Amino acid sequence: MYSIGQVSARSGVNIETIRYYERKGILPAPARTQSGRRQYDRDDLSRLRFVRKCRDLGFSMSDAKALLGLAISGGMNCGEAKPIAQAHQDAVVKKMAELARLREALSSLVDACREPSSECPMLGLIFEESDIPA
Amino acid sequence: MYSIGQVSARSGVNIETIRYYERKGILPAPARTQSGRRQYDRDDLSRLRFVRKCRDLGFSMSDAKALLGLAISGGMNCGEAKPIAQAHQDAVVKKMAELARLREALSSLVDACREPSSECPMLGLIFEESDIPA
DNA sequence: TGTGCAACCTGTAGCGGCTACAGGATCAAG
DNA sequence: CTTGATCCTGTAGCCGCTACAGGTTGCACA
Repeated sequence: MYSIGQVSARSGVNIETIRYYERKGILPAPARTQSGRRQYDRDDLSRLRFVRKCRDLGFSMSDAKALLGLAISGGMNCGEAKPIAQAHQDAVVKKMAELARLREALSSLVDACREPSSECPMLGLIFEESDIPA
Repeated sequence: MYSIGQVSARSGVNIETIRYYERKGILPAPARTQSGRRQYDRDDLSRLRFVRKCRDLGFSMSDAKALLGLAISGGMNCGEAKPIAQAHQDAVVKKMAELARLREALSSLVDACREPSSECPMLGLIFEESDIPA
């Protein structure tokens, strides 16, 4: 049996965040002591760690919730879990492409002001005229 | 002179977002008609486009505000603008590395359940025991 | 047995960067 | 003169936390 401070230390998840997960229904509410303090068992701790790992992998909270549900509900069914992971994987790849594009744009801007100039060419580039057809 | 709807169309920025920028002090408050409607001139429009471009480049609102300030305040000084852009560039590169790491982790998880299994190996991997030393 | 402090509790508000209303005023076309 | 588009303000919601305020408990030590 662990206090919230202990599961926090053992999972690496902030105390406030643990309570937040509980409020949001990501984690089931644990038992309570007579005085109302949360009491976690090994399973509670495992579930918290699972959610933490999902978040570290970049899954959304609702994905984490879904995956935890699948993991708990005996089946551990790839059929349901895999598409969630693949969709997330796709999103990550898309995001990377977006960032790569951005990095290129930024480096051409930064390169523009290689030599000192009275009018910063970088700012000029961002500021330049370009109408969206009215 | 443009109405907020017109600058929205010409800049590609949502009307609500334009008002939001004004509230947040990113953009100066434009003139008003007698009845209280916002009236934008060419400069207002240019500033809005500038902010939009900054956002498209992934700059934070406070960076956008700072860059706009530099662009407006005559100087167009690289000395101040460049470090902001470079810091952002660095952040983008870091983020990309993070995503690359994530993509690897995800693909090894997804690959784990290549062939059907009663216990989804992917979920198992996320669920595995691992104590943070108490 | 007292006391002091750490750890816990609930509830609320803030972050960034919007977006989406509600409920009203105003403008322009037919 | 009416209708409907556009505008106005103000407030609340989204995500995923984080940070309080203000109150109760638990536990160690004198």
